[in-house]
Amino acid sequence: MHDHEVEVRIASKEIPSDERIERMSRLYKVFGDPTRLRVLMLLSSGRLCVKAICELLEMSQSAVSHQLKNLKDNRLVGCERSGKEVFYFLLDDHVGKIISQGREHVEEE
Amino acid sequence: MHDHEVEVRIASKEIPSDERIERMSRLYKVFGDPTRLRVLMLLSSGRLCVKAICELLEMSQSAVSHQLKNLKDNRLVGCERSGKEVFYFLLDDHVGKIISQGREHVEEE
DNA sequence: CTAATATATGAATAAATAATCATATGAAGA
DNA sequence: TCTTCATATGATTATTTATTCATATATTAG
Repeated sequence: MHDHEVEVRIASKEIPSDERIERMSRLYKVFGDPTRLRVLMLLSSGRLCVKAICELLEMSQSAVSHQLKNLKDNRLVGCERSGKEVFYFLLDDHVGKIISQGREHVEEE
Repeated sequence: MHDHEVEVRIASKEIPSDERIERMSRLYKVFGDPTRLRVLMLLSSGRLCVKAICELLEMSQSAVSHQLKNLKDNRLVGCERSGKEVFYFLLDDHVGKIISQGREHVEEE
């Protein structure tokens, strides 16, 4: 028996299921794009309509809408129509926490 | 003046610099791949050599080494040679925290 | 109803990326 | 030295993905 086999057994106790890993990495992937991250940060200060987000990020309406769809599909944001506008808002409390953790990490360097 | 312009000013207070956003999203992107996430989880239980990681993940040595390089380039893991083997270990305290936050989010569904 | 404004969305494209294959490097033992 | 085991790495390929463009849908004003 070799050293690494011992360690394999020790480590393997803690590995989450494939499906859970899939979900987690999908979540992180959402945060892994600068545009989506910026959107999430904007929305952490309050709800915004699409046009406002476009102006703040200086990005095309189409690009922003596509990313908002991604965020919505991943259940990180919700939206509500009000007249011609559609307002987006954060859905999950963890979003803010995850962002601050990442921010801390980045500060450290 | 329209509603969204008001909200723009409110929200824009909190937007981090482009460079910081870039860094943060790059960090999340690392977590956004199932293989890398698995590796990080394994290493959170202790240091492992490459071969052990390959066996635990049932993945080719090449694929694992490429991802380890990614993790090392992003300063999330360090490594140390010991004879023929190279042992990898987590570098950053935040890694564990970020993972548990993501795990919590996923549990909720 | 028509025009104007806000948003959504499908198709196309360019860029990023994860795995594989082949091969190189490095250490240890015969 | 020659071989073997462990790891690293460049090139290639298939897939994913972010943006753009064109267009569709929805709401309100006139």
